[in-house]
Amino acid sequence: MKLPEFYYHNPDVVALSRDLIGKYLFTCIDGDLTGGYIVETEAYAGVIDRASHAYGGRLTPRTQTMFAQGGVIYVYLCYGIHEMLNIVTSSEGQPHAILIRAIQPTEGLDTMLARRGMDKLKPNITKGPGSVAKAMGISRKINAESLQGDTVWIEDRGLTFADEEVAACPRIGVDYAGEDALLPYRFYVKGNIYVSKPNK
DNA sequence: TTACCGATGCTCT
DNA sequence: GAGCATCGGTAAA
Repeated sequence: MKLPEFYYHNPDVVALSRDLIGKYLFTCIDGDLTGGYIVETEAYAGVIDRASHAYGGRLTPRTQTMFAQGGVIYVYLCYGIHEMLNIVTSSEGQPHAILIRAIQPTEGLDTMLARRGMDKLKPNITKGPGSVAKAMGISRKINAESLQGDTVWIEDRGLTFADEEVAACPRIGVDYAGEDALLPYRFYVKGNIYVSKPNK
């Protein structure tokens, strides 16, 4: 079943990032249903996190979605090419977000293959945040969309991973964040073939 | 297997 | 004008 609104109001974005591992993410874009379960996330902890777009309370046209009440998505363009999907959490004015870095696809494989321009299934179809967004049909057009609607949502289907199956380590590609780059805010399922980069 | 590098455009200074 | 929360191809080993 769809995660309830209050799930996203939790002020502990790091704990939520861990909890999202194993939850099912779905999109229904242009009538095509696609989905899978989350195997890799990263937490971005609001105004005190130098790796976050909202560090220091930076409120701009781009980041204002992060300041919304938890339960919507934040989509932005990175490196001019890749769109990234984040889950906004916590309360209004607290710019917490969780980057979805990888999923294990279970639904709508044909649609995902077509969107990715691939002819057969390979792990990199949804490995890495840019790949997830592309395979799921997510773009900036649905920035700030609610997770309670019928375009994009997350379900709990009872799949869980024990703590010893989930690794916590520093985030990827945030070297500019100084000491905050070392925080163990990245979570992933050990050994899962859809997880990007260091994986053991 | 690892390592490099180009693509490409928006955001903020 | 500089700097990105990246990906996939190519090259070398």
